[in-house]
Amino acid sequence: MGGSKKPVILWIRRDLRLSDHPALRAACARGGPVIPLFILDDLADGLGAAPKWRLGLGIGHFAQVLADKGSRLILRRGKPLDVLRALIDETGADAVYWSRLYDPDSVARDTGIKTALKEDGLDARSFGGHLLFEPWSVETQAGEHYKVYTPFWNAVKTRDVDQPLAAPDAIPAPDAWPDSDALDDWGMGAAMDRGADIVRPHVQLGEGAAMVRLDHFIADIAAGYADSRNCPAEDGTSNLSENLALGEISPHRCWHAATRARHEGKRGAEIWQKELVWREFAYHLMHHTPCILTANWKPDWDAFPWNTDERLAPVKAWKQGRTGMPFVDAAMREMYVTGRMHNRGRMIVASYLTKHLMCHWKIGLDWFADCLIDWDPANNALGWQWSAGSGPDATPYFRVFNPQTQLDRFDPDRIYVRTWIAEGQADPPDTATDYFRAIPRHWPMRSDDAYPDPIVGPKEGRAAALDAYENRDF
DNA sequence: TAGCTCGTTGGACAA
DNA sequence: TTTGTCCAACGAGCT
Repeated sequence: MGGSKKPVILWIRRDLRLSDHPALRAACARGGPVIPLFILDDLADGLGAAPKWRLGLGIGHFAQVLADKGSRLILRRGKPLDVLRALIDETGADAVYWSRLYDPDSVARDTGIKTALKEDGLDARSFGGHLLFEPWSVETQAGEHYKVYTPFWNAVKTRDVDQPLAAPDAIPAPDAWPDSDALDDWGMGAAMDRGADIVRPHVQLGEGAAMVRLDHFIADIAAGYADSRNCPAEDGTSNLSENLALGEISPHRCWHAATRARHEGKRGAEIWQKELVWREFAYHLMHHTPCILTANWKPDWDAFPWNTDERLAPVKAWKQGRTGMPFVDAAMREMYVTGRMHNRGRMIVASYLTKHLMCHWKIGLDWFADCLIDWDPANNALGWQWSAGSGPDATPYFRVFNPQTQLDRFDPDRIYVRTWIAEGQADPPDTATDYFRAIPRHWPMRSDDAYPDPIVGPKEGRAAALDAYENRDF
């Protein structure tokens, strides 16, 4: 081959893994030194509190993984193009490789950088890896993008998915490493305040942990996933969302593990593949209609009289997990203590905020973006718009989750509720009391308070929401 | 092409 | 207690 001996900069963003990493493979294949680089730019700096903190943990861990391989993760802060050009000057690199992102801000940034670097005469290249299918590679027979999930699923389910690539045997190092910032100086966890110590034990950090979890899920959980995934008190989901969000595991690896499980007769594995494809669908929509992040995907909904005032008492109660609806409050507290929330909880709290409380889905979207360590721009936006009814699907307006009925159905023994709500329990578990250690001091709650009465009852809320939907003038 | 079918995750009520 | 039916109607996507 006789590849170039000049260094290549591997610009790391949301791809904190060594295996199944096409950009890394290509960088190593050049034959010259590889300089992994993470840049703290405005986009990373502007993340919500929990995702930014989790990103910091992921970077720190990945830096250690690289160090164990005889490589390093160089940390720099600033405008990415300036940082890259400076590093190119310092190292003599003649190439910059990275894994593609798909949110509009990242796309705008990356296309500008690619153009500029190419004008500089560099080999600037982006690679896949974050998704199973590039968003532009899936289209209807009419050449349009998909707007409904099931046809999207039918269009991709039998496609060949690339087998995951092995991690490189070695990552060629330069003779001398360029300077790096110290991660601690970046203060990635500054906004987490006192919650970080509570959330930390719940974090599943890094590629190794994600692989172990995937194996466990496939071996012991996938077969019963069709039912187990609905019960928030059970360990019945893949639990890989935070790792997928940061690229600590690749969707390809997940897909093929599930395919093998299907061949072993594990029925639930296909249902999980459908969930992976929901993630794909969310990215597909974000690519083709980036407005999904900020505006009603169905513009008709612009006329709907959402409450938009975050200072309203019901919004505070929702955020603080004291609406008086146990399922809603348990889920919100789970998010505050673990940085994640069971999917059924997400549907219920979203339905409750947007329908019972008639609050704009953006309030919920922003709060999730601040609290979730598995935050993902595409999934978060699609989930909220789907729940609110403004999004791309056929959710009828009368589909309002009743948090009481849902509780009876999916947490009949109240295990989930008791796990997260301390009030009223003589001897509450640590999970429930941890909540009161994690929340800001000014929140008006104590674990020995009485559990609050419902701020809006399940029936009244449903009736009010349906009334507003029926009387909507659009 | 015009028609046909279907739509992740639900609730209420009647039988 | 469980099961079936209705709750709008539109538009996406296929045939």
